[in-house]
Amino acid sequence: MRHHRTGASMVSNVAPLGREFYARDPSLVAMELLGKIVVKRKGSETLSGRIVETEAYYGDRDPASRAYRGRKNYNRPMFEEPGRLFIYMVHAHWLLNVVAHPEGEVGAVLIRALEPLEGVETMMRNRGISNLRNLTDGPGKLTRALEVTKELHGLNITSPRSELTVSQWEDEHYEIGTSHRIGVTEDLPQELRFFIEGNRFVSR
DNA sequence: AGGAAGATCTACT
DNA sequence: GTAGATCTTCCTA
Repeated sequence: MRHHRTGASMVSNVAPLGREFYARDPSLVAMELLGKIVVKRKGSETLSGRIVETEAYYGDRDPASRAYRGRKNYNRPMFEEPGRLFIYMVHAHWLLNVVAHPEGEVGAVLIRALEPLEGVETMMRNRGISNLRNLTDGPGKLTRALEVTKELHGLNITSPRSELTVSQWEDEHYEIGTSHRIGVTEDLPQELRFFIEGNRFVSR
């Protein structure tokens, strides 16, 4: 069953997930981020979507991780406090990650796809398309739609006043699918990609 | 300076 | 669905 539409007031009143949520194993955080909503505020306008696909990344034991070759200026958030944004560019697209790891460890979760909720018209304008289906079904597409750029790098998303937050939404029943991470040349043995089974906004 | 990169778009079969 | 061109940073030399 599809979710029903919600008003902006409902969404924006939900408290963001706290630091404890992110201070755990990246794969657990990646799995539990499914079904949560990303809310981006810009002035009076709200752009939001429900997370339907994620990937977990670790530190120096993960060859696909941006933190694999040690601490650099651009990957610094991965080594620091959980619950902050880690944003970097690949092939001319900004990718949205949330720092997630237990105390003293290194890791992050890549948000790979959203189901659009609020501000659909603005998101379509940002993307230059009119097809809902392709609006946010990929990591580079959703950042373009939500106007997420390097400006938000390092942002603390556990504060309700933050320009971008992640919050609990309705409890819905869904099956979680897993697979190996996409586009990764040297992957770990575990499957670290998570998605809501059957959701049409999962990337292909 | 040069190249790789956790992707996307378009144009096909 | 798959193939090839192309997008812009940051890293490494």
